[in-house]
Amino acid sequence: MERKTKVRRDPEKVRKMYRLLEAHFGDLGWWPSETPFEVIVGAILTQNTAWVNVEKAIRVMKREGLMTLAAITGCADERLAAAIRPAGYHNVKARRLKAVCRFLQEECGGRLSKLKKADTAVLRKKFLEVKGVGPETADSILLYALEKPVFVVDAYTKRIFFRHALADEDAVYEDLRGKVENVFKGDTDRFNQFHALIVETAKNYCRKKKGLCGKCPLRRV
DNA sequence: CACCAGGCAAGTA
DNA sequence: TACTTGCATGGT
Repeated sequence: MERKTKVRRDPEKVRKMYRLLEAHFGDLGWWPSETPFEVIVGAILTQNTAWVNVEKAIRVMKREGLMTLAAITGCADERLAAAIRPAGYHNVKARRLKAVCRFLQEECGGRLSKLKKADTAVLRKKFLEVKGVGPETADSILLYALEKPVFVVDAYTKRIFFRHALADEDAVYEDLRGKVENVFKGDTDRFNQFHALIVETAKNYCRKKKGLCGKCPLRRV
């Protein structure tokens, strides 16, 4: 009974969080990349890795002429790994980049505009079959590279939602994804902004060490 | 100098 | 199914 009342108010709470964060940060214009292909590369490189290190790896890849599908698939594992070294896990991520590129090649001949027309749920399943693409990476690609209406859940989302009593401690990826997608049904721009706002909030106010919650835009939610 | 970062796969019980 | 471990560099 107590619980049911709370759950009914959750969507309202989520909308409020969105309003407060957008008022505080404005339009963040994610994903920070020049092309959809670069978004996909970044989505792999940022796995459990600080974005600042991903930027270094991306700069090296561009300098070495490796920021294309053909260059990545045609390049030796060791060379690709060396280029992305600053992003950490370089050996596994080199394999993962190649796996995604192989998938893109066979799925649409590397023409991402063609992928945008595919059914979202079907495409999501296919991405998840690629080794190295889990739920968050798949949804990041769908949303930020292909403009599909899905919400990206990450460690920050879980932390913030738990702290604001919008999720149990053991909530799973799909629980949170469904929760947000039901609030902003089909609204790609909202999903885009909201995930970006959450990451920005966590980086500035909810990082494990920093005790800045007193200044967090969400402090009175 | 520990701890953490826009995860995921593979192995074990 | 539910846990655990390996992967690795660089910032704070």
